[in-house]
Amino acid sequence: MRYSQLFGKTSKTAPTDADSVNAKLLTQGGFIQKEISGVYNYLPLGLRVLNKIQNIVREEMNKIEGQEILMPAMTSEEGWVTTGRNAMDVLFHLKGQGDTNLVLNPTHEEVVTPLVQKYVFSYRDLPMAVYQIQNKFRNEARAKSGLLRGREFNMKDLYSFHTDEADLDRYYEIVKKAYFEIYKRIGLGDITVLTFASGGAFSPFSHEFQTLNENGEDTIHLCKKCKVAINKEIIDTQKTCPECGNDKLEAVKATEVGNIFKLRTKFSEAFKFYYSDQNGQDKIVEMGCFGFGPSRTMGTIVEACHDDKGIIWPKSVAPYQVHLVGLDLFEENIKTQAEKIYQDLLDKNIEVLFDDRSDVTAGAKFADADLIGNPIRLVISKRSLENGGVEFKNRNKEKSEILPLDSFLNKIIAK
RNA sequence: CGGGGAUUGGCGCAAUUGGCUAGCGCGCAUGCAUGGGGUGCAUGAGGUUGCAGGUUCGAAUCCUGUAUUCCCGACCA
Repeated sequence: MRYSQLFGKTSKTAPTDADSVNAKLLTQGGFIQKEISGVYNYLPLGLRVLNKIQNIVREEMNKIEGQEILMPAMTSEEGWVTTGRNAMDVLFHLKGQGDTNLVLNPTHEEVVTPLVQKYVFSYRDLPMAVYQIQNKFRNEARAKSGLLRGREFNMKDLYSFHTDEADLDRYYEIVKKAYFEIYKRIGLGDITVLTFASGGAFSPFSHEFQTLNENGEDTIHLCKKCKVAINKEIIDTQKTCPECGNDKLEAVKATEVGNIFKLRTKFSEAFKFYYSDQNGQDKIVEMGCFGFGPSRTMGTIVEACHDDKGIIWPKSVAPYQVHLVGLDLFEENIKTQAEKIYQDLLDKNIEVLFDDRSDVTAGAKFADADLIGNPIRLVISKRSLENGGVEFKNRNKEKSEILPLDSFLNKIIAK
């Protein structure tokens, strides 16, 4: 992509109303633009990051036999009346044709349970799991902190269905592992911990995945040895590490980036979702629910990975792998060399953002590169050519090195 | 939902106690110079000061209402 053609601009100043680090940097970098409180437009750079996170999640869900579907964001209120959750205060209500009562779904148990019920009748159909990646709507009393708590936000929600509790327990552990793999792959593995939580109002058990960062809105109590924590809801009843019994837990700030539940029979009972067992007897279906927020995770990555100059994207979710800065482009021979490098990178399928602006000074281009935060910066200029090639620098390192023109591609692929 | 702040060109801000044609920086356009950490100079475009009422000879400024937005708290499947 040529920077000169990119939709979205960087800015020296952040809007007054963007106060959290992620809102500031993502807005200044041209990744997102606020539409209304808690609701954001994703510009090309931002959408690329979101897509990458979603695709990693998608791959891991597919590996554990999750089948991707897409349910409507807008449905009848009916299912919510059935479960009694239509009174939930974050639920958006709206009217359809003929004065029908509709809702914008904040989660999809009320939709997925009746849906799966239409196809699953027998123990032969179980276990099974479906998931979707879709925008949710919650009328939060107070949207805040950029992408960390929105009123419309992106979510992956996986729902699993089982013949009995033992099978639910089995699958729950599989999903837990998949989640750790996701956090590892998106670059948050070292700072994301399993956190024991209450099940909230609708489920007796749950675990959260909390990413440690100073600006996190949650306080969790961490066992440093096990890298496991308990959240503030249950700290009064559970004062020690659930895994090693350690009673010296440390209170730390974190952001919740995933939440997994054993729903058990809460929803299958509400919708009378039974299956026939081997003996032809009706049995209640056991359910699990596994949430992951790609948009919130995107904000969390920024909170955890930045410096005073801008964002430092982990390689796996960066909008582009290489930020190619062309300097002295008003000189024809340098422009030609820069264009060739750009083309070489494209030919090798290396994602590259090429700052091809000829009327912008070096400092401005470096500042933009640091703000946007792609992992590798390449500089081609009169100076770099005199030094024998292109200058290579990692976003998170101070030192740069010169790579010869005839071999720089191999080195970049190797890095 | 309770408490507090904010709202002035696209963005960030200013405008003595109410007083001339509402200024400045960034950005944008044009030109000249510059050319490795947001470069300099010049010229120019762009605003009925969130909205609706009210007070006044006169309102960005005071009053009432309302909208939006941010922060603290409560809430958070």
